[in-house]
Amino acid sequence: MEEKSNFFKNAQDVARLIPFGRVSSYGAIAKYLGSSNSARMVGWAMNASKGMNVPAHRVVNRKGLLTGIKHFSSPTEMQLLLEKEGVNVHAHQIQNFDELFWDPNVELEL
DNA sequence: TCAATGACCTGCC
DNA sequence: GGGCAGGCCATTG
Repeated sequence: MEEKSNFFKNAQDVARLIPFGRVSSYGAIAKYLGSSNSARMVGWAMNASKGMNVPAHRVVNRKGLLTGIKHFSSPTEMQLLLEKEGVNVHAHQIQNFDELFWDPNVELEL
């Protein structure tokens, strides 16, 4: 285990770089890592980041749907955290996802 | 060690 | 335009 996997470490790092009141998607992070088709691994990294200072609640799928909400301690924890940051979430889905969307490829401009 | 799963995305029919 | 299947990489049983 350890942090030998750059993919996991990178995914967690990018998730940690997500600014306040902003959200990102697995595919965007996966693409930033170089593998847009490895979005699933990003979810795994979030799961492994549980317990760390990684705002996994700011990471959602391409549709802005809180797919990983069930993996949280509480099904409302993720939504509450997002609402606390000023993100409008309805039915486990981000409303202004297009505006709140934070793309590491664009913001970080690699 | 092998096989299956998993918080997804893209492409094809 | 909508639905289905495949693929990716790492972890777990």
